[in-house]
Amino acid sequence: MMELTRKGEYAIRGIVYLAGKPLDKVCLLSDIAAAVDVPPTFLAKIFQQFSKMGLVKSFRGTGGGFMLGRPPEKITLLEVVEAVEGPIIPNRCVGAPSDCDRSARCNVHPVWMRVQDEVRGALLGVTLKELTSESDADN
Amino acid sequence: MMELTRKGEYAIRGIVYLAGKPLDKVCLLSDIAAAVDVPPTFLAKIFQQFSKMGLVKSFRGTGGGFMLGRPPEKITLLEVVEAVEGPIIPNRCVGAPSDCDRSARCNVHPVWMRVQDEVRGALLGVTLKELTSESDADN
DNA sequence: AATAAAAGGATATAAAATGTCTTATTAGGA
DNA sequence: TCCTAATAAGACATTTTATATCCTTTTATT
Repeated sequence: MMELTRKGEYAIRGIVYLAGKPLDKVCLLSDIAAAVDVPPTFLAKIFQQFSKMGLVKSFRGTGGGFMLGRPPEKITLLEVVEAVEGPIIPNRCVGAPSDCDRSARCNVHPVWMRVQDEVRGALLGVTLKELTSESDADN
Repeated sequence: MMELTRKGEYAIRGIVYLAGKPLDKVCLLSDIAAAVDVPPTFLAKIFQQFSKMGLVKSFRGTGGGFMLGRPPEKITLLEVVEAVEGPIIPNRCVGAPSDCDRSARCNVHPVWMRVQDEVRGALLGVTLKELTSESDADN
């Protein structure tokens, strides 16, 4: 239960790799994919989602590629995960109240709300900067 | 991401219903299923798992059915969820270290460990007693 | 013996995860 | 302007997981 999918795992690997590069460095998708050991076509989809969310900027054509949309200390792990996995919803009743007419009288509901808060909090507290290997060696 | 399955949802509904009954009351599966609005055949599988874990006791034949294996204040939501969903694993690297040879040098790993802890903690802190509607009205 | 219930196993269907492939679109350089 | 390099977008394929249902077996009661 509650497992990150491959997509989420790959997403983190890919963007953390990018976060380890100079901010203005444009990286080829194929290079990123090779470096973090992810199928390039799959990673392409993921980076397209990142691009839409503004987490990365993309450039087409010769000399194109991807760069981080914001400095790594301004991007949280929560954003990255939610960009590709959607919102953190431990149970249907959280998020779509209509799904669960029990919400009002259901004692379990607040527990899931709490779980959601805890998870979001844990991911919100981590930025890409802290996830690059440089940051804990040098910094 | 991180969503409880129907099985988990049904499991909670079913055992919370049982927890609302007198401890020695033997309930028919078909009655429980009807009361909590779950397909009886599906709930049967769930209660078989509960039975193996000792969360409920089962009795076959005429007058048979299910009763809670322990007093409701001695059963946590975590046990119930894990009985049917398996352990809480936010990412593969948590749980099976061999799956992720990165664990040692991966900065994300401790984040998932933390998430696991938070979620387990939130569910461990809730007992079936608190989840029955009686308990917050009378108690 | 007949009946009532859960236990266990096999099977069916639908949805989600995990990719791949093909065709656009956009930008740069010769 | 044409060719090439790169991402964008959409359709498709395969595998796994979720969500059940059905049938047979076992166990207990009357």
